[in-house]
Amino acid sequence: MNDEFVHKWKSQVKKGTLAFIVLNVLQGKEYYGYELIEEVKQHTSIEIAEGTLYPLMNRLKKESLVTSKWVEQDSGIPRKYYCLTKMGIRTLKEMKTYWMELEKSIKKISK
Amino acid sequence: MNDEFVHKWKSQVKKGTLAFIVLNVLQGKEYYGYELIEEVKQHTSIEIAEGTLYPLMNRLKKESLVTSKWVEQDSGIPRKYYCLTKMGIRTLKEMKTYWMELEKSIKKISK
DNA sequence: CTATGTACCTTGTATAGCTATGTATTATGT
DNA sequence: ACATAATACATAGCTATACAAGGTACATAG
Repeated sequence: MNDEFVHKWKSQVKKGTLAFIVLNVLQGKEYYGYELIEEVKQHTSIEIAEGTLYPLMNRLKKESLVTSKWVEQDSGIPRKYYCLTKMGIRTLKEMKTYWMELEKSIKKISK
Repeated sequence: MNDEFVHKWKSQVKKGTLAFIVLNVLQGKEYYGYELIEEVKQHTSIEIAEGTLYPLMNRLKKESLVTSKWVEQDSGIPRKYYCLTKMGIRTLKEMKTYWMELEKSIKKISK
């Protein structure tokens, strides 16, 4: 019935959320782009399109929240690994605060 | 320091989230636009700009998730009250399912 | 009679996700 | 040997939406 609406809505919800998710994942260790997508897909129900992730990582880099480095492989295409900066960690902390408030707010109005 | 980034991020997170919030609030009873904004502001930490709400309500109406009716006041400007439709209720249910999964996913990757 | 609060609305701008497309390498299947 | 899939990066164009800024109109308080 209103599948179309719900589908578009989910895409809208991802705006902003994906940056938060990516920064959260990078907290633990460094990841390269393709790996990040796989990691998130397997451990959660969230799918990040490639055309979403790469521009997103460039934005995070421009904002100095992550750094990146190319790592050559013994065989195959080199990988670009991303690493949280100190500013990235600080920013993530602020985002977590907001997210928790948002969660709480929605619980409050939805009950 | 990266206040600017966090500020913009919060605005992005609201995309989609606000539709969810509004539908949730309308579950309980009918509200008119201005009242909706006040209701959400007082009971949560979320601010909805007027320039956001009115176009949003029109979208929800076009999608048949809400209906609206003008109610004359004894004095002052008439109010436009919004009411959830059956489709709105069904759609909200789907949105809640997705939201809870999203919450769970983020908890999982952020620990 | 001016300012504030209520109550509606629209236009323009910036942002970000998605589809489609492209490049290149390696592994797998027939 | 050749096609297909999987890995791994990237970009362009489309679309949707939040927000600032502006506008209209009525009522009340100072």
